[in-house]
Amino acid sequence: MEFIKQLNDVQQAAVKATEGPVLIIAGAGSGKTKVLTFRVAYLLENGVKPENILAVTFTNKAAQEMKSRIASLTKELTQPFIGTFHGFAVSVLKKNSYPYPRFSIYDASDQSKLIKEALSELRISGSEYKPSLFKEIISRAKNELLEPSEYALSAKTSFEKKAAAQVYDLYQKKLSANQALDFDDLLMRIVELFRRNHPALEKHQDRFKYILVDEYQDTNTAQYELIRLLSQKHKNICVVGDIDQAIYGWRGADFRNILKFETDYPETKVFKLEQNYRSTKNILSAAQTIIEKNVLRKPKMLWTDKPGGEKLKIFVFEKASQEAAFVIDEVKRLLGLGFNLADCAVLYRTNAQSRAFEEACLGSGMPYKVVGAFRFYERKEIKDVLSYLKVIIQPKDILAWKRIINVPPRNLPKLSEVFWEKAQKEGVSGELTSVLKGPKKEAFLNFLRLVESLKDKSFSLKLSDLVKEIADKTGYLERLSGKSWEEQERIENINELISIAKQFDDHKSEAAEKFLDSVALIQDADTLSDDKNSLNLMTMHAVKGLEFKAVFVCGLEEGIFPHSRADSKEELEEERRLCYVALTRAKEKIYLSCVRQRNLFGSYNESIPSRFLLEMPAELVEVQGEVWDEDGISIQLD
DNA sequence: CTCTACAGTGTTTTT
DNA sequence: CACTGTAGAG
Ligand SMILES: Nc1ncnc2c1ncn2[C@@H]1O[C@H](COP(=O)(O)OP(=O)(O)OP(=O)(O)O)[C@@H](O)[C@H]1O
Repeated sequence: MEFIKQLNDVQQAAVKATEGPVLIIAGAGSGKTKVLTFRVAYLLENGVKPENILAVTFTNKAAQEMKSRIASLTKELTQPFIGTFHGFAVSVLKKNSYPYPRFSIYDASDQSKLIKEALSELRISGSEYKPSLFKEIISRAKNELLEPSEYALSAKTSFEKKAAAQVYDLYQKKLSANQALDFDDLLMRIVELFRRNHPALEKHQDRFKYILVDEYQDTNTAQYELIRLLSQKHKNICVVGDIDQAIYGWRGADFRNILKFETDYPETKVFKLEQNYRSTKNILSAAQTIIEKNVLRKPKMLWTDKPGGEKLKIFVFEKASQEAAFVIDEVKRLLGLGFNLADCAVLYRTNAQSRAFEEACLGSGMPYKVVGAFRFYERKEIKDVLSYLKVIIQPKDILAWKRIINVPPRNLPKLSEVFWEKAQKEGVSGELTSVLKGPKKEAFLNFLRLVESLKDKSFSLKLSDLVKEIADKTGYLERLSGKSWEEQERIENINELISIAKQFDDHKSEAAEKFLDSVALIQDADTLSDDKNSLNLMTMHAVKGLEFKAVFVCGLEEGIFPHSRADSKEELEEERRLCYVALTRAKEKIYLSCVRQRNLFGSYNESIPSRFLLEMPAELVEVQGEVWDEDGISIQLD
């Protein structure tokens, strides 16, 4: 138990307070995650069984890191359940065969398809009301644990809301017809399971006697309720968070959950960590200056005994390409000073901004990785191949059937609604030929035979071989055998998929299902490179929880950051918290940059510097170039 | 039936 | 500009 000496007094006390509810609130870089990790190790060393511990992290990546730290701290060989809310939900739901023994997990594009179907069936014009709008409304309702009927009760005020209630209802029916759950359902159903089935709840309460939750300020109602239910009996619940770092309000997270904690559990022990171990004094003061302008917060103490350090550097450029070129040059200079590429991070508000940096990297031979960009599993060829796997293990998934029935083309385009309705009701089988005409009958039977033969093989082949078989026997690879650079890349992607599938080869009959589930739960942050030799480019959201020696915060212009769509007071406060998060990632160096002309949509827009830039106290920053206002007049910071 | 070309449309952040 | 969806040619 020597390891605990690495912690300061308050941190140690927080680790040792293993029984009863514990709330750890603290600013950035004060060791919250570290305390949580040590707490798990401490529990294990004190004889708590691994299976009695549940630790919830914000990303899979953070879970991995926590697992490996714990492994190095304890002798215990089996790991507790450490994962995200969604990962936990999938594992519990599958074990309980709830709501179905097997279910597909639908991603954003699957959701859009179902919503579009619902819209056209309800004769709601998709051009007047955008599918994405309904997707957001439905997601919000689910995060609030509102079933369609409950949502309908509260949605009588406007035409839009009434329409949304109808769409939600139909969408949900479609999901269940496909025996599928969307992301939000994962949380909603696990709460439903525990509310309906007391023995199941009690079993899990007794199993997970010790519960720990990181980044608690960013939990939504469903997650909050899940934790409340699970911890009700033993009340050994430890949550850590920082309301100044709440940046997912737009997704239904509510930082009031952490403020409520003490009233929810009156016997709560509160620990406040006030020493920051990450950043220099200058960085910390700059971050404080920004966050102190928020009204919706509780002031917190945060200090460091690190040196003042360098001033933050502000750079002003004409165009984004120059901003990017500068950043890459500066990174190269840092390499000369002994920095690793992995010590640097380039942060921006919107994904679209990554482009300029990618081009600059490519142009100067700088290895880089865009965190969360073009997600591998969202590529067409990957989704196609995976859909074959889906219909094999979950034949009720009509959306998957629709995706592949004519991919590659086999004379079965745009089948009638009657066909799909019948398929939905009675399942996909030879019976369906009764609603097909002429040559399509034969084409369809051939297709069915193909899927059947793949299904037969799924029992004997290893998963990776099955995936390979799919790519071959369906003619998918053959079709791609072309010469274009693009097709070449697709072939490589499929091969990549085959090699990823290898990791599941030893799961035997469950391999395909496990594989599909894990694919569905992959997050942007998981693509963060471990590679010491590439520069990480990412959004300020994706950087949550990480730290780097040098951080470049780019695109500090009004309209970009804070974003133009954030206009309410609350949203602006969230932008400000995002800025606080970005700044507090840095250990030593911060570069802030903005450009005068931002190209949005292909045309140039004049921009003015972000308020966050202008608020920087003059004594903490060094300005290179002129900071101007909307009339082009240069202004002084104060 | 399939593919391509173009028009129209829309850009926050993501589990 | 980049993505989607549709109309017409092949
Ligand atoms: N007692 C300590 N002594 C030395 N270093 C510490 C101590 N506690 C934490 N640290 C270091 O401080 C840094 C920040 O820790 P950690 O990531 O756990 O903080 P956090 O509060 O979770 O941060 P954030 O909320 O900003 O993500 C890490 O590098 C960690 O190793």
